[in-house]
Amino acid sequence: MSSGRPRATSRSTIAEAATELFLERGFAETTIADITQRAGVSRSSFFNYFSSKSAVLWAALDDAIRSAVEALRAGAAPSAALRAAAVDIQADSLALAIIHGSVMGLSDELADERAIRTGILSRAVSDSLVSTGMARLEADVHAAALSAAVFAAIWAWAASDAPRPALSGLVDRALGAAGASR
Amino acid sequence: MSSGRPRATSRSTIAEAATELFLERGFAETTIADITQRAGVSRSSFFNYFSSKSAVLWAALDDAIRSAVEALRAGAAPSAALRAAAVDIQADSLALAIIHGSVMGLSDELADERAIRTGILSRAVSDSLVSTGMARLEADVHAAALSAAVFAAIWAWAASDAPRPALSGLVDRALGAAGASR
DNA sequence: GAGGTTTGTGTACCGCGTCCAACAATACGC
DNA sequence: GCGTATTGTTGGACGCGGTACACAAACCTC
Repeated sequence: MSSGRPRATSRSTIAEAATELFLERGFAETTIADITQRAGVSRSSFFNYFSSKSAVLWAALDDAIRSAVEALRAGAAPSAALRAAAVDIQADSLALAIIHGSVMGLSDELADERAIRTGILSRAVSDSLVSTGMARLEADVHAAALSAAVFAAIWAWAASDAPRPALSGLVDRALGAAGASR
Repeated sequence: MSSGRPRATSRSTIAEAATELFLERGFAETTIADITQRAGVSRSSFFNYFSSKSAVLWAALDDAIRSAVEALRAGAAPSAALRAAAVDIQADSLALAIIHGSVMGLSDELADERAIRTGILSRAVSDSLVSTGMARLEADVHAAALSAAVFAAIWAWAASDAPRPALSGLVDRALGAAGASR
């Protein structure tokens, strides 16, 4: 219960400084030292709040993925868990990164990180399907389709023009396209 | 025609030294300096042959992916291009890495790199599908299923016991599972 | 105040990957 | 045979990401 030293800085302070710099000069051209300097904290403190530079952009989505993976392990239905994960994203800095991906010089980086997250989600879904008796080979394929649907919907949403369509509608469409293979 | 100093070392020399060390002490615990030392070349030379440490393991697969992407850009049918890519893998060091993944301490690393390659392939397939008139959202989903099928087949093949089933059969099965969503 | 707990910071370190300026070994024109 | 262009090899320096750790600062409870 004993609370030690109070936090002198917040996670969001660092995140905002980082996002500013990413937009100003690009992701690769921004060093962690730059970020902490602008945020007014030491470089060490950065790693108290984020595990890596790219984690700044992906923090919110990674949280959503983590809880989706836990739900799947707990026996939740894949489509429901994925739907829930998608709506947790919406208005955070990732959307900004996707939209301004070219500005940040992130095109390749972004695609790789997206693929990694798709893979994480996909493995959990595949495990879930295998636990219901499906063979690993088929489970991997279906899981990939379902997981990719989530990201396809998010990307389509972020890429669409100003009055954005509802993300949930896109997720349904994408899961529908994947579900045709169920 | 081609003048200049002849190569004093070969790509495969470095690759073999690297693979040995990965198996002996694990991927993360092997430095590039270790590899080049065992191979008897300078650290600089490593980068004349491989762009990164992980590239050693993925060289063969990356070649296959590259040619598949080119074929897709040239208008090849996705399923044909993917089938061709899969058979190019079979007996190279990647299979070794998959099989001995736990020995190399690669489980996480391997999953991430697999996901990245799936993503690369998937984007090319998606572009191909879009060029035939499919909407990006659905194209992304179907492309993910098709691309994941290739890797699911390769992994199933590498994971199966000594008298391995034909990879082509597994690829057909996996593409079939994905194709149900076409 | 003393002792424990949590956060912040400075510093040192390692490894990857880049860059570049030398140097070595060959083929070619003459 | 002799320069010369070309290509391969090497060493060194550097920047950056990420880890480890010791220590200081701020708060709590007793």
